[in-house]
Amino acid sequence: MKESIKCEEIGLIGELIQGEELAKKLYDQIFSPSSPSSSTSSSSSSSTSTSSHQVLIDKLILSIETAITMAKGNEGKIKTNNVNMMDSHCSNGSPKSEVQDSKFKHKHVSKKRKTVPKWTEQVKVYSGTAAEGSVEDGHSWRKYGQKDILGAKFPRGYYRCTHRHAQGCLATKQVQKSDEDEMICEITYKGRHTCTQSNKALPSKTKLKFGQNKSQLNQKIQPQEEKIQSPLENNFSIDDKEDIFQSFNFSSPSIGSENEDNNIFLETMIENNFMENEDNNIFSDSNIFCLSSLLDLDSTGLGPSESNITEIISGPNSIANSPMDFDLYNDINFDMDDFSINTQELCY
DNA sequence: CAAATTTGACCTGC
DNA sequence: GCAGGTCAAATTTG
Repeated sequence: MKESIKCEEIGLIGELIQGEELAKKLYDQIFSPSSPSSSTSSSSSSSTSTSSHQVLIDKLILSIETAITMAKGNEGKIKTNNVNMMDSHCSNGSPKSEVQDSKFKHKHVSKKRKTVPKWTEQVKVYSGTAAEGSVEDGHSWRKYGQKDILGAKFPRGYYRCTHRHAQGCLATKQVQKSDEDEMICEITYKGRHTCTQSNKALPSKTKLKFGQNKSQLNQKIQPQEEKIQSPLENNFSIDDKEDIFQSFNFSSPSIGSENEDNNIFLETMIENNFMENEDNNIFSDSNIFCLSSLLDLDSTGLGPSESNITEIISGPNSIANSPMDFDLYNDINFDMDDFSINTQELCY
């Protein structure tokens, strides 16, 4: 409970900071004669600066409104959390005290897991071993479950990072063979690896045996595989607002060529400060940045060029690969109802 | 024998 | 109530 309140506070503070920054910007634009926006073209400066002032003011108002909304939301949330805790404990009359308790704790935390980044890929395996689905993505995975999915020919396999316990790596993935084409596996990744496993070492292959008879497992596994780009709508799961967070496009070259450390840093930052804060709708659906480089599976920084695997993570609006100006997105964000954080901060 | 997989049961959200 | 996701004991594998 404390944590969620803390998250609310963080979001609120972020919102207020954003408001402050916007106010400063506005101040600069109005009162600073050397402002780049007004000094470049004298003929159009007046209308341009006026419109930019308008934008800034809009942002400022929105920011303040969001902060107010969040502050209001806090009151109810604290109460709600109390009730939830009570309900969860009291309604559970199971005698399995210890196991239940630990499970309960776990499940309670798992609510937050919904907020981890999630993206989907389709992997085509040419070798004819799609049966095993030996999908190599540079990480070792341990299968923890398999489930028949309604309407799907093949069961879905559930995998988590082998280093989950050792290093607390919470990355998971779900692998499911496509109904239409057995050669295609749809892989949904959730969370990013925080383990220190290196790609340089040969990754242990995930052997996916869903819906296959064992004789097929003796087939020679060839690593040849190709990630194919599916239509954007299909390739990118937009199940919840947090998904969109992947689509942040950090135009900064230094970030664009991120290494593992920075990725982890960002993810940690995201998870600690933003992602958990579900109710604030931070980074709402319409925020169309791209984090593709940060979510690159090749987290060692070797890059996709090292392999034949091309990471394809596309935002809903195809902006992922667009070199468009970051500020444009930033402006767009402020048109959104639930925007609550200054994304420019992330850019720096 | 340790690690990985299988699989039925359990939990949660819709 | 159902479907999807996870757990964990049993089993298999190296």
